[in-house]
Amino acid sequence: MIRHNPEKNRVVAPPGDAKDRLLLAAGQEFAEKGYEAATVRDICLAAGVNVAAVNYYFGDKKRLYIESVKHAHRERVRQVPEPDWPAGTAAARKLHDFIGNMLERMLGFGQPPWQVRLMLREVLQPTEACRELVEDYFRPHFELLVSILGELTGDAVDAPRLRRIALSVIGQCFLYRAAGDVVGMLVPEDERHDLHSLGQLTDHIAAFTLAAVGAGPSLAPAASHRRGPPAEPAAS
Amino acid sequence: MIRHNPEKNRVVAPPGDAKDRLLLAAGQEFAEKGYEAATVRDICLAAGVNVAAVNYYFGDKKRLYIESVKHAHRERVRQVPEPDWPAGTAAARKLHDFIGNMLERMLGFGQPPWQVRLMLREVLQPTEACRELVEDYFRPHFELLVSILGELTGDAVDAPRLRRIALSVIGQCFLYRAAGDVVGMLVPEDERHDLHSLGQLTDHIAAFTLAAVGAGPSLAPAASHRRGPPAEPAAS
DNA sequence: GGCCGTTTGAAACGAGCGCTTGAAACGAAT
DNA sequence: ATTCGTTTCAAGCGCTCGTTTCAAACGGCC
Repeated sequence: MIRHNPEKNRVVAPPGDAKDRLLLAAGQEFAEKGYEAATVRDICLAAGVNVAAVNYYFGDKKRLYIESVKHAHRERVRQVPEPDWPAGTAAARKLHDFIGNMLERMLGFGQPPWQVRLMLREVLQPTEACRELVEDYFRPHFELLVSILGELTGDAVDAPRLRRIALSVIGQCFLYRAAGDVVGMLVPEDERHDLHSLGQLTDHIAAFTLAAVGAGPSLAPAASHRRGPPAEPAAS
Repeated sequence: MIRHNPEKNRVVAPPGDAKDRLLLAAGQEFAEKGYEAATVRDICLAAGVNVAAVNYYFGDKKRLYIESVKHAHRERVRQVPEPDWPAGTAAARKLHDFIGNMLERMLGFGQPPWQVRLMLREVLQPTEACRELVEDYFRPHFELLVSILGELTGDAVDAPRLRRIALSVIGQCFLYRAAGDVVGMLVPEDERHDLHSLGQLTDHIAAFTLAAVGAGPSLAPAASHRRGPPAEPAAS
């Protein structure tokens, strides 16, 4: 229905239908500036379409926003599939890979980061599009992490505590995505590169978590031998 | 200089100078809606002052924003002082208290949460006011946490790794502040209350961290006795 | 009282916003 | 060739925004 003679397109016109270009440009603009600050004029300029196209295809700005979030979400799912291990893979290895995968998805090295930024906005201040995002995208990964942790602890830990441990893992990764700038200000200049290196970050968080659940060596080599009274467990 | 006859105040006029009322109302509005979405008209309406007062006292909207962030920050420092322990307090107890203190500051039970929300916005998307916030407010707490962790590990861990561990602690707390809504969606209904209870959250994060650095029991009671080969340490 | 610097007030300015409009341009069917 | 539904366009509508303006009201001082 669309697709005129390609050599007669008036504008610079990136590839794709006007609707797709609109979704793409909207996602980038909304991710960069937020819903309020982004303007439909700028979005349409970037997409190479007329402002009326927003009203034509989506009705209004709000529905354009919701659709662009869903679109970015679907794209991200397609780009970064869940890891898949051969049967019999050690749980510790799975955890390490999972953390690396999650960090790569969050910090998004190699991929355009605007999709994650868009989702981050939904996480921090949920709108209508958030519930769908959680059910379709976050929950499967969360459940996978919980199952890995269950396997790791030999099913000796009950589900609520497993979920809390999973949230501890996610929190460690999430900090670098959400507060990366502040984290960068808190560490000395020369550590900054290592801190944001995917490999070293993965190793640290995996080691920290494995040690916490008793499936790996403690992070304090000298401290592990003074295992008498656990230094007063600090009851609440 | 200000202070007319108090019984002649024309508007509802909450207590304080017009400038202070403006700072307070601006902080609340900016925290709630963000810089772009908040309007000077609404702020002035809430403060009970004329719109011209913004230009008179602060010049423009941007400077009003920066001053309101600094103001909120100063207020918060006054409200929640750093914990102070008697000499000889066990490091594990200090860590537990520190985490509880940080969670209380972040989740802000009992205090109006808008100040934290305002600072959170700066963390997630830093503006000019952010650097001051980090140096005056975050860094002292961060350094304190690092020193506690150093004490806890008996100085057997080098500074860069200590900093990474500190960030792991902060990340665990930060998740509940920044992504509390999504966290609530991921856990079953009946766990939600426990999950956001300050005491249980503090206990979990403290126990998780103590176990990770080898200063406390593992979180997986049954797993700690099968301490032979650590289930393949998942080399990178 | 008369004056002065400071503070408050109502009104309006220009700019930019989201959204609408009516017509033109197009491919496909007749 | 004409018609039709679909898609694109420039222009402008009404509105709200941040900011400015100018005059009135005030306390302190001579």
